[in-house]
Amino acid sequence: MRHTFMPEILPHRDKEINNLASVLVPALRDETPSNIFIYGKTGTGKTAVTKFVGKELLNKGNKTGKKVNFIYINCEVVDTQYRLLQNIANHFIDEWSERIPFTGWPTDEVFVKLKNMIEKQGGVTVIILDEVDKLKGDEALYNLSRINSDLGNSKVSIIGISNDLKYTEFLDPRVKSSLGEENMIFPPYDASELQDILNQRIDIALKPGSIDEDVVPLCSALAAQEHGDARRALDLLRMSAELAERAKSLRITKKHVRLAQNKIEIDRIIEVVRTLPTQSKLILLAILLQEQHNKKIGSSGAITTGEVYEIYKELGKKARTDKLTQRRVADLISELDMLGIITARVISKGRYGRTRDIKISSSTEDIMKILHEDGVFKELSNYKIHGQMKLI
DNA sequence: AATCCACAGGAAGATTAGGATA
DNA sequence: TATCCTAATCTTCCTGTGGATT
Repeated sequence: MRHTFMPEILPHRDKEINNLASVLVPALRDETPSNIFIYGKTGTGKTAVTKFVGKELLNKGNKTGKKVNFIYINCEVVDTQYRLLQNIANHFIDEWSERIPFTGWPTDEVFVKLKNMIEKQGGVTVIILDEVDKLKGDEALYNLSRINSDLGNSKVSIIGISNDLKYTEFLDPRVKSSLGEENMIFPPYDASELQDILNQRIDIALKPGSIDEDVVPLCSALAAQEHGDARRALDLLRMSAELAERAKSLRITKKHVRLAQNKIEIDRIIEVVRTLPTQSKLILLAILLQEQHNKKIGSSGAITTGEVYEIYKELGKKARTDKLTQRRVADLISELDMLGIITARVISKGRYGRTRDIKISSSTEDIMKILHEDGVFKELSNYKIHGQMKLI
């Protein structure tokens, strides 16, 4: 039930599969397929469709005796030009060629080596660059896109995948024109399409009758609200199943879905908090302390930027970290807001100014626990807000 | 209607981190 | 390895503002 699982059939993506296939088939006739750019939000099946078509292409190629190479690279993992070239080159490793070391060679030498390798292989090489927008610098793309002009008996075609529609706008125009020969946009799934996808997986993964009939529509509806993300729908369903199993219940019910949704959200927040930079953590801690303090004296939970900044300064002194200006802290606070850890909306208190009204948007204790994992916070753990807070 | 608080949030310049380049 | 570049971070200085109070 994981989204990485590749089913035999991809529901509701026939059109995309056919489109992509028709762009790539020239490979089987020894012609160069166009370079393609694929756009679409997360969980719209971009990766699944490309891998699927790639597999088909390999099969067809083997049957007809045509040489087709298919290289999949995720640019989030491989994000520099050097490592990208190295990765591609190492796909062609055989007993005659030497392996390219992961450091040491000048980039252009790797490039030349790669060209030779591709040339020796012959046939058509399709390179998939998943999440190209994560790739640093567009020189790598530029080099790759003009590789064809230096090749004789072999062809290279590049498929770029991105979930950022505006990605190409900031690209070198030369790269833009050569890579964007074909464009494809993957629309989000709607609720009923998501249902089909879920049902397909359920048939494989679950025993019949172990799920309430209103669970799938609920999962689909929730995921459809989030721009039709199939990955999210699957995660939700899987988490529901796990929770149901853990609770020793015989069937998956709506209750489990609600729990799962909650758990996914908390997991997300925990992950975000854990990877926050130190300054943001300090600010978050300041907010948490103020909230706890407010609760103790029983005042209404409104926290202002100024209060947070005061506590933040104190914390910074104790932890001996350098402190930021209030202007910067205000920006970091709105960042925390965007990440969904806190809600900070602007209110006006009339004569008493205009500020943000800051609230924690999930469990205080959970976040506190994560913050204490950070070494800097050890000595702050018993910090108390001393007096002088306005008691209304 | 005028005032004025306590910030919001824009602009521009300075600093810094890290990768690119020689 | 040294230095050059660029993007991100941060500061300084600033103007703007919703609405309770006067």
